[in-house]
Amino acid sequence: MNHLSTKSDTEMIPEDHMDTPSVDEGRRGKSVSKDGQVLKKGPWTSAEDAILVEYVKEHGEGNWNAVQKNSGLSRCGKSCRLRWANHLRPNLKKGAFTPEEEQLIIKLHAKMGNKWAQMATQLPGRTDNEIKNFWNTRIKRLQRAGLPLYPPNVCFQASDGDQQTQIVSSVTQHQNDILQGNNFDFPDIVFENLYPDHGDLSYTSSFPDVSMSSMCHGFESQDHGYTNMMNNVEQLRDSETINVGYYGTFYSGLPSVSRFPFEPSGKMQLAFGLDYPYDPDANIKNLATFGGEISLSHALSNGNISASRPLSGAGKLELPSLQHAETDDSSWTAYHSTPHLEAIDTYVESSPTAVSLQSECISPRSSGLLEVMLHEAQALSNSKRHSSEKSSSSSAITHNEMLESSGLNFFDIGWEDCNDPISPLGCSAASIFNEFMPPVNGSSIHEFLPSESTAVSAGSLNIMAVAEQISTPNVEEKHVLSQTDFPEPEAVLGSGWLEESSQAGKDCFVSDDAIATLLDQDFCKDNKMVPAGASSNPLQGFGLESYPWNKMPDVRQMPELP
DNA sequence: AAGGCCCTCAACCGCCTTGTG
DNA sequence: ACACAAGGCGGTTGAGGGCCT
Repeated sequence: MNHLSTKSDTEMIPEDHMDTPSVDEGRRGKSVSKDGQVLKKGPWTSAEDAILVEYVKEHGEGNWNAVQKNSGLSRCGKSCRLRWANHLRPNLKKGAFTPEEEQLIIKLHAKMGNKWAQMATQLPGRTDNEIKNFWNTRIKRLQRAGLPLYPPNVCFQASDGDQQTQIVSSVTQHQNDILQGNNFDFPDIVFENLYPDHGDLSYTSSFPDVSMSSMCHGFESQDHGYTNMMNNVEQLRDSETINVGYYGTFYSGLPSVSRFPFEPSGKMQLAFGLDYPYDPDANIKNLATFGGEISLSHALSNGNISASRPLSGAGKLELPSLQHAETDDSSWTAYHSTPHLEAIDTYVESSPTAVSLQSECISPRSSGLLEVMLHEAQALSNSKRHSSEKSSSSSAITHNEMLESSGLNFFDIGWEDCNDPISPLGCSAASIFNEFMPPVNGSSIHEFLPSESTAVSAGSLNIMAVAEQISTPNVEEKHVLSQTDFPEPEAVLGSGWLEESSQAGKDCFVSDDAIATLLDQDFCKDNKMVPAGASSNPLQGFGLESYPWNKMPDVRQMPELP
């Protein structure tokens, strides 16, 4: 059958599509099937649609290659399947997404990342392609506007999908409570990453001794989007419009992530990447030392760092659930509020040894909530340390140990045993880490991670939102000093973050309790399954040795520790 | 009015997974 | 165990239209 024979066909098909190959033969021209039949590409005509519909009615879905053989449709099987799935199948919704759908997509993306097909199953009548296009469009739009991709009240947690970090939802008072509660365990990382708004960065010692400039350099060399970010940082520096140093505050509650010109997730990632607290081992002072074919993880790919390409060039970036699209100059400059550059400088210049987790080092004066929280947590940690029955297997005080002894371990999942970024959070952490790591041949992150001592709990990255509602901007402050019971949050966004972003949060998003609960529950539940057994190789502990960073299995699918 | 830019969407491509012989 | 085919999935591309200058 000649589907081009009808009037409608000739009207609809550009001449070059009909008779002559388009400039892009591959994409809009024709191809030849195995049996020598010329297969048409490009837009479908109504006649083709009719043929396909008729065929499916008669034979049902599946066996798409047979369509071309049996119906005379000059389309390859894949094309037929796609056409059917995206446009012809019954019950497809057409038109713009409803606000409800949009919110659901946002939430699903926070949980799943770029799992478009999975997301589509939650949106009856919608296709993965639609959702994907919607999301990509949204990313661009929000980025351009300097708005966060995810609601500020969204929290992050390790993803349930491959290495992606999840932003789950909500936040708030509950979060504040979490931060203050003594029943929960903070990922040590939380405090290690704290970055004061101003001045004293006494606790920045836990930061990797990687300077921003180094990072910048590394990325520049990779022609990485990060360069832009740094350029903008410079601009920001000049503009003096910066309020807070968020770099390195991710775990600490992300006080001001919202100030970043990108979505919170991106901010988070940025924060993660920049301050990823690894490196208790001062050996890693140069990003160049990190090697590996690191694929940006889902979690990080969106950061300011371009999500479009892997650092190594060998990996594939997956837009993280936390992801946000690559940041461009405009996004940075457009954003009215930016990270405190002084803080950045401090971070960059701070000596790795200068920082300790000791609460004494924390300077509550420096900046507000984060500091307060940090200080408090440290104190908590110290007090608990003495009573802790757990003993560290390492003589050196590691982050994990800190975590362990402090009782701040959120999930009590034995992250200490997984002293690498590959815990549920680890995945994210790794991702983040990767994000800023220069590509080095085929090594996985664990190859260059400081070993035992770097046990910064990957779990720390498992930041999970459990908050139920959006609080008022001041709620955090009101509650930050109070202690509330909190049911094992996986991670908590700092109240500071909440505070900083509260306004934005009010403007753009209201968390969904159901989603938050869902995410919270399943993630926490799953992560808690991880026994606290010791493992010399964290990766092994999770059975991740063989997982490329960009192919990390869902946390829940990770082999449990023995 | 014309050109450029941006956005949206449909479609293709390549890779991966799964099923089958 | 292996090879192959089919299908699924995510990323990317290009066309077309609208908006802006």
